[in-house]
Amino acid sequence: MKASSPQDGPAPLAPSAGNPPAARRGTAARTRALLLDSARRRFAHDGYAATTVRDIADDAGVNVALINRYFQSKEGLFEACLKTVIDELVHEAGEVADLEQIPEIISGHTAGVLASDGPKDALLLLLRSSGDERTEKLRTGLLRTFSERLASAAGWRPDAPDSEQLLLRAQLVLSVAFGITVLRASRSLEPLASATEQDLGGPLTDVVDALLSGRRP
Amino acid sequence: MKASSPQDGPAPLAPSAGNPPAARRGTAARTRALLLDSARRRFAHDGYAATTVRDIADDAGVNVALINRYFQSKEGLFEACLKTVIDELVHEAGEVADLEQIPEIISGHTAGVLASDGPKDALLLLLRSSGDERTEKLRTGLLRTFSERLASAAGWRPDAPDSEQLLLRAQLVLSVAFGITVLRASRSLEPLASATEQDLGGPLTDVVDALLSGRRP
Amino acid sequence: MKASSPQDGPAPLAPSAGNPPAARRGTAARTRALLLDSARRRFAHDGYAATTVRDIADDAGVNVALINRYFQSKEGLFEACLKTVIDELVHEAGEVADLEQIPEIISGHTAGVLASDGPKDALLLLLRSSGDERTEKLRTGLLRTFSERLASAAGWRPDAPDSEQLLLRAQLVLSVAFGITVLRASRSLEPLASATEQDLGGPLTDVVDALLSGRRP
Amino acid sequence: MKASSPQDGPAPLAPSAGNPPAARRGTAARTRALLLDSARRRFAHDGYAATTVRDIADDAGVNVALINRYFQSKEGLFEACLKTVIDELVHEAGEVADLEQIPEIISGHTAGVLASDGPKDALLLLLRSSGDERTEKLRTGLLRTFSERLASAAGWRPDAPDSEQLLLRAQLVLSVAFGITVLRASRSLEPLASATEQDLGGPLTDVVDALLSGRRP
DNA sequence: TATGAATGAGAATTCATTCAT
DNA sequence: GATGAATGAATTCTCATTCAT
Repeated sequence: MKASSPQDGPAPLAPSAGNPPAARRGTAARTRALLLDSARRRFAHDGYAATTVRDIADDAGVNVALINRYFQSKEGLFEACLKTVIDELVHEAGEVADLEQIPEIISGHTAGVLASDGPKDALLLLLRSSGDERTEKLRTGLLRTFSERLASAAGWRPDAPDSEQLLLRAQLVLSVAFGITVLRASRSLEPLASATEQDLGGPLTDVVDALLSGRRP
Repeated sequence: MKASSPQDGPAPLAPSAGNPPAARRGTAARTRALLLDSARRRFAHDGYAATTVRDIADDAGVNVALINRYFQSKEGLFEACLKTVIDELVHEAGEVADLEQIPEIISGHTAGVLASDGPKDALLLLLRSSGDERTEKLRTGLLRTFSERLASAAGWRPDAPDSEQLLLRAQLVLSVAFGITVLRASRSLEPLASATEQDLGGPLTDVVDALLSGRRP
Repeated sequence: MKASSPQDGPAPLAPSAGNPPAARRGTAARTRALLLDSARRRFAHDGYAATTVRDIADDAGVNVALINRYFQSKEGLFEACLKTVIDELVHEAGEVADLEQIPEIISGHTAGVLASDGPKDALLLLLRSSGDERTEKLRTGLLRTFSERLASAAGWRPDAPDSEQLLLRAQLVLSVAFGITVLRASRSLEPLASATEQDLGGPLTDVVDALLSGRRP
Repeated sequence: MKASSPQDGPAPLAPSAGNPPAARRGTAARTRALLLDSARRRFAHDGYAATTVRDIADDAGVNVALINRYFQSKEGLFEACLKTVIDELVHEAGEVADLEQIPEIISGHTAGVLASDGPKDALLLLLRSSGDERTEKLRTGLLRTFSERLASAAGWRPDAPDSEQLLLRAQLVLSVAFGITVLRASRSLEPLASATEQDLGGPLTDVVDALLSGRRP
């Protein structure tokens, strides 16, 4: 169905081929983490349906059955990935205090979509759906939180008269972030595909200003 | 996997089971079109891997085997959908002459992502991948064309000194369009989910101006 | 897990090894019947959990996937078997008018448990459980009907004073039938294992008399 | 497959997780017994194939691996259960000296099939098969012994002229016992399901008389 | 042209068993 | 003695595809 490519780039956690068979006691947490990591990559890049639990287990270098042991099901594993990502992003959202930080955050998240040095595919994973309702709610909850946070940084208050409009604008800022994410995910559209954080900084600042600063003509 | 509902809306000449051979004359094109239409919807909304050829055939009200007859394979059907969409968009891109048209085009395409009155899911389908290389190239080709067209409307010339920067900015405009598309696809993030073309007009104009007008501070 | 023995004895419906690949149109009913027949045998003899859908399909000489096509699931196939058996027995119960017929009916059903000439494993199948509630209810319903029918033949009326006692006695008659069935199922306890209907007739008449005739000392 | 409930009732000395090595002395026999007990219940009620070694271990409150340690395999554990049951029954059979004792013995064994106060599921377990030949032989051996014992109480001698007929009649007595057992196992057929030993006494005496007393018309 | 029937490959999941503490 | 961890084989089910009518 699809090329089951081996990890591209140095996988920080994956056991290198010639590893000792691994100790048997107290390794559960590590195995779990290994699986979570591989799953996150696969799900983000290939989508839920196109990803095979065997792909994930192979990437992680462990037996498939362990996915069910630690996460009950493929769906459970996906949910665990989503929660991880959401935790990261909620934490990050909490720190946003100021409009000026936003471009940086966006470029930080979008510039690394396909990088292998650590999980930078958070936004991409957020766009992947398993069709399950529970995960759908988790996702929507985060998006709501996140857009309100952005709007807040621009002075938004839930009960203000133009509340809706400002929130919509904040969601357009989010849109830019996700748009860049999906376009970069295909690796092939230059110059966007290999733009650095610096390259993106200027244009993103313009966009955020245009949408949220209130200094509109 | 999910309820495979028959077409809701009047199926224009869905071939009734006992069609006399005489009536079958010239129905091929129609059948092909029916399949193409259902496929486009399914692929766009559910993604390639999560869509079943049976879903598509049922939606179209025809026999599954006809998919292979007319399109060789699921992959072939997907490619056909993609080509249809690309043709539409290339045509549309050809008409863009002026920066001012852009917001309208974007809102037109994004406002109707989930509407049922005709195929407005062009952008969404463009983001769906089957993992096949051929379709990957088709997609990238279109994106390139499209972003160059946008850039041109802003005065871009391939050999100008700031050529790359302007193209990048055009691609960020594209990003907004795709970003809105994916966020709206989940139907649940208000107010974006139910924003009308009018609602989007203002903010989008701001963004396009900010990215492409050259009137930057 | 267990020897997947080919059908023992001439299988009335199974396609003999060298059959023509079978016509493709209008054969659904036959295939369904083939599966139902094999399933009934397997489920009755090996039990639900120990039977593999592959065993069944192989016995029937058809592809495994057809089980899901025609019966949705292994469970569905089991339920279909159970219903078949219940229909047969309910019909038969309807004909019981007289205490004297009972020994014959019992010996008829128990003498052939392992015979290959047609499905005589009805009682055995009735004892097999899949753990599903729906089938559990079907089974209990039949047992109730059947024991009331037997009791009726002995003059039972739901509202009589000794109603319960007579019903209990009727259920003990049923018990004999099922007891013989399970003991014969292991094929190895002589002389019971190869007793003929004639051999069983006398003793069964004694039992039925003792339990139901009212000519008790 | 089904809720694997921990022991209900006080687990006599279930080894607490952090048992000091010193306390482990001599616990082997106890652990073995715990497993044997849980296994017997599970196998009897759910059947061999439907029972999971994990179910058993959980019921017993010990680690699954111990099953293989003490009994080599699931099959081995089953055989051990069977042997236990056979020992009990052989012992009991030895005591039968008189026809009049038989009804009581049967009602004693069948009335308690599903009781939780000690292992009264002996007959039920005897009907469960693992498909293994060895256990099959154990089972048949016991049934033979048992039916000969019953017959003996009725004056049976191996070389008498009507030897076969009397043995057959004894096996029908056995059939009643097993029949009641299987019908009661499903708990749902009233009044049989909740009949007491007293309730069964009368009818069983009639049956045994009818089959074995020789006072036949 | 169209369709019902059949197929084989592959998917997720379960389970008995073994290994290393 | 006991346990947590890991494994590989098997099982049910799904799905794209092909055949024969």
